[in-house]
Amino acid sequence: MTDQKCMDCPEQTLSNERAVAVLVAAGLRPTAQRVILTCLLFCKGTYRHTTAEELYARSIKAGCKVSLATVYNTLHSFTKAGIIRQIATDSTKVYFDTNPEEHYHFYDESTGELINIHDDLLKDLKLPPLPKGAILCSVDLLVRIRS
Amino acid sequence: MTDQKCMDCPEQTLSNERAVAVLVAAGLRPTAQRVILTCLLFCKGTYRHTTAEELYARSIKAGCKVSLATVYNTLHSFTKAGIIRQIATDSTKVYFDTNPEEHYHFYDESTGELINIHDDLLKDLKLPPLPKGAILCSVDLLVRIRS
DNA sequence: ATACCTGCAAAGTCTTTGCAATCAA
DNA sequence: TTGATTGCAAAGACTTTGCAGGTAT
Repeated sequence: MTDQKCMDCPEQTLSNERAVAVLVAAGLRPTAQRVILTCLLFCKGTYRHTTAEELYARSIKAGCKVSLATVYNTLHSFTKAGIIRQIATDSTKVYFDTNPEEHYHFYDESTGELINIHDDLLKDLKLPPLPKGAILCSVDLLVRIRS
Repeated sequence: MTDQKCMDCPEQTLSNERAVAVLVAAGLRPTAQRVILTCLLFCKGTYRHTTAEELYARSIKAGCKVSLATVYNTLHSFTKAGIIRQIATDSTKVYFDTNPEEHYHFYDESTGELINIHDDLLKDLKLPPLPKGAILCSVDLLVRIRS
């Protein structure tokens, strides 16, 4: 793996070493590009929601060479591996969330902004019976607002 | 308004007259195209969820002349007027729901199919405080399944 | 008469694909 | 070595736009 430093995380919250560990634990080859994107995605406290274009822009800004196609590939691999999640909005863009455990969002229809909801809102929710033969994947809640 | 009959509703659940009434009530001009699309959209018991392409295909199949651009325009006008709703999924396509009152869905990740949930699941849900200055639009619930 | 609506085709936005070169195991 | 991954550019899928002509009020 070529060593390339992520320059975008002010606090470098996620070291390259830890990024590699995250990838290996998820069964993903720790290539240079994936390590960079992992650092960018999991920088603590920022960038919890992202799109392919936005992540690409950040990687360029951070001085890291990654192609847009690879960003798309990577986001899908990461999603498949379960370390990030796709978020349902009705934008034509696909949003990803770096917190695979937290599925509830405010969605600002005026700006397209996504804001996390930390409350455990769905704790007591009783789901109806699933369609025949179906497996439950997850439950998404989107609270639409306007600002 | 040119008179053009919708041939796609086996039971013609929504007559042209009623479609006109729906449109007028919503403050929309009852043009021929809008009447046709209204009939197709609100045919009872079928096609509760649709996309622009799918609605376009149905209108062609029904022998009605509507352009794809008009289908897009119309879906947006109807959404703005509140007689249909956009549904949040993470597909790149935009889905619309002809029931503006019912926001809960199963979303089959394998097939992209949307299935209504009729239970009043969110009756007792307590929302967290909205971000400052924000207005609540609606609450969407998406139960992701795989078949 | 006037403002709104429609259709067409072109353009735009976002995403995927094909394939040769490169890389990790 | 070998299969996975990357980058590039081209293609693809979906949606929007500009504008001339048509339509409802």
